[in-house]
Amino acid sequence: MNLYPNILTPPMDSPTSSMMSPGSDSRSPTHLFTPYQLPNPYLRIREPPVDKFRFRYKSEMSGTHGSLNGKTSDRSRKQTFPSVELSNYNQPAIIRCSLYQYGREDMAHTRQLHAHRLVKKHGSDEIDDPHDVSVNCDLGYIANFHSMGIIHTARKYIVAELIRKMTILKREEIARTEHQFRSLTKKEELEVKALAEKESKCINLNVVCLRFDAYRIVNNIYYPICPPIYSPAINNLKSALTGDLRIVRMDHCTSPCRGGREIFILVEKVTKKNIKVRFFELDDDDNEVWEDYGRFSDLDVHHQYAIVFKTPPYKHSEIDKEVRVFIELQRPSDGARSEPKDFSYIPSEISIGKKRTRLNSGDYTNSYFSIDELPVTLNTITPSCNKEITTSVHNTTINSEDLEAALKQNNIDSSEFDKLCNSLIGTVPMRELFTAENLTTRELKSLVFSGTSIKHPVVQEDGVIDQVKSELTSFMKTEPSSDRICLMLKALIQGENYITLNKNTVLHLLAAEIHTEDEFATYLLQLVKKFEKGKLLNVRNVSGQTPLHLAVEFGNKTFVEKLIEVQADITVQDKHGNTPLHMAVLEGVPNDILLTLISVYQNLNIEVDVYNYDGKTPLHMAVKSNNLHATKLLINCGANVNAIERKKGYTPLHLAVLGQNVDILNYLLDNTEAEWTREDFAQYNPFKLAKELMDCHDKQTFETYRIVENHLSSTNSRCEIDFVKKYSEVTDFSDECKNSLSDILDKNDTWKRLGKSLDFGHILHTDAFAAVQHPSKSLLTFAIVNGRSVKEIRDALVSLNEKKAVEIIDKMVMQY
DNA sequence: CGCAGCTTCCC
DNA sequence: CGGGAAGCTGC
Repeated sequence: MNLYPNILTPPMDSPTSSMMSPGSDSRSPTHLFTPYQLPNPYLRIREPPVDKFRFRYKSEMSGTHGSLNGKTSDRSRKQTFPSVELSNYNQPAIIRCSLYQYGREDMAHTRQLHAHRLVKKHGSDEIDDPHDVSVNCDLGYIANFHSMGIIHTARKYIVAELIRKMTILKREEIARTEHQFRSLTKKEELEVKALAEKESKCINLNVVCLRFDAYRIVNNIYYPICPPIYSPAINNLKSALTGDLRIVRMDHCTSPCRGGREIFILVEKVTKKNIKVRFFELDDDDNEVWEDYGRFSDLDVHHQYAIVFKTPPYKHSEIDKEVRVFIELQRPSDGARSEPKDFSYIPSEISIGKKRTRLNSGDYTNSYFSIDELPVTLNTITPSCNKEITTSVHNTTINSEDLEAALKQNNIDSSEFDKLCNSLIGTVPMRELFTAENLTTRELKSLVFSGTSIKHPVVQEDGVIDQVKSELTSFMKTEPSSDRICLMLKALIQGENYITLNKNTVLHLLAAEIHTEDEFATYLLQLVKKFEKGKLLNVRNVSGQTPLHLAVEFGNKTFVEKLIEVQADITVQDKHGNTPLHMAVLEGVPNDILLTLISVYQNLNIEVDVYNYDGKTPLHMAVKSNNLHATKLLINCGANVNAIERKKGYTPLHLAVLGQNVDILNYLLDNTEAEWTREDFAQYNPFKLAKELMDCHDKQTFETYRIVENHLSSTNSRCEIDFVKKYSEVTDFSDECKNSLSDILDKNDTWKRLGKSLDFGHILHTDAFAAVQHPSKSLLTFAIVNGRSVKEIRDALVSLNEKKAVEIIDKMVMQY
């Protein structure tokens, strides 16, 4: 069997694999120096550098500015650094890290020096690249490059910097070929200078990469052991050419499917000639099935921070339901993209018109009624009783006996329905029903919605309800067949003469009434349910609202219940994408209406997190309207407490902070899984938002901030407790941990300082420690045996400021 | 001059 | 430290 299955070639996923073709690099006379018959040595990146980093100018380098971390570095727990490993080699060597220009992967061997400086902090001084790290059998063949920063060389110094770097390399090259050290000749200097000047013209100052070399040193001369390898690109975080693309905010998150909607988006720094707004759609398997671009010109990009564009048309010019797509920024120069945001295409028209057209031209109109002539057309239903009905049609004040008779006569076979009719007739005198004061809908509306700004269609004809009532009553007296009832219902609900200007049907009008017409409403709804299978219950008005929307909006609890009882569709979205549930959480709507709706959601197991066209779920709206009760109900019903609102990426917590809704804020923080770490599109978490909004003179904002902060600190202290608890469970170091610690503590007699700190000063001089190869390992074992806890040893290292060692121990404990 | 990009400065 | 912005420079 092959003992080195993966060693001859580095893993294929390694970004450096293209460098490894054997013998491809004539500059590395590997064969001359290979001491044993080992497979070819090679370098491998264990941890690439982060791909985005802020390059600092020299003038910015005073004080500490974070170092170039490894890609998997985590701010809070584990900091990592760029790291490489030399394999198939067993002699002392050095691994070098220097700064190079980034270029195409397949052209890596042609990459040139970069004019920026890779500086490493060592105490107070900065050391320029190249950085050499010694490796050997004892130390292992891994080199970590920490505390490095990238200094952005100012334009005017670029040539000088290149010359400086090139000269160093040239001298090493001379030593290698001539086996002696000497300065450059005048001619060589000129060559270097010419090269530097040529290079300086085409360097991309906002992208660099790290190059790693492995050398063996003979008589101070560096001989490459293997071909160099390069890290992936490191982009300058501060540049508009390479910086993060981000959509921070948008004023709309939907567009009609025909496109052309003007949208303003705020973005992180972009350059006008180098930015696109891309829309795309993914299918269920994440395959892209459509894309198009927002339409705008240079003039529409405002100061690098805002773009005004028109949406492209969706691939279909007509859609019958919302289509979810994504919107993102795209930078042509390097293909970079922003994080995509949710966006929706919505049908261009409310489909009510379509339905009615079909009905009007369809079966019943031609064969039975002519819509134009209604209500007169009723006459044609039963030619035999034309006269009778006609008279009652024009007389809207039917007496209760008429209705009573109609109700009695209708031959509905469902016993339940009969029961309903009987109870209706039995419990409420019909006389009362009809002689009751004729409250107008307008009066009722003002009664219920005094002071609220909810917009709703104004009913144009108060008489419609009465009219329908009388039509229906008379009609039912004729003992019509089921078919005919069905047609009659269609006519009364969708016929043009019974629809107001805003396309409200009689059901909409009933929804807007309160406490009047209860019995008639029940009767009508049951008829529709029974004979029409409920289809007419969900007819939409000009705003796309169903009767249920209106009943909810008007706080008409009984009608909501009636509609639900006859199984009206509660998922219909109006033209703003609002479901009745969205309306139910608004201020002024009685809580029990919401409760009624929610119980339906629960029974039918329907998703409550529906987004309206404003990009909000009912929960967002509940929080926004400071409705604690609704917030609780929705969350209990399974609403996602961390759902993101689509225009600015706010979670319910953000919204609570923003509205200073203290009760909701407390509730979300204390009783739900709402996460304060969630960031909005502008990368503000709710805490940061609260801090930003805080004004010491404003009690409200201050209180809001205090709540979030208190919650945070109590969570943190809880973390601290967890931390201590975790430590109490770990009684010894793992071998792996000991090895890592020994790499650090064996050096510079650090282990001695640790020993002293642990009160073992008296025995530090004995051979027990000093004579062994890894004194710190012995010390650690000794310390544990002598009753020191892992935590005590860790804390001792904290006081010695051995951050790396502390980190290693923390990591071990956390993984325990 | 005005805009963008570059550099420095500041908290 | 990261973010913001002022001031400078070249087009």
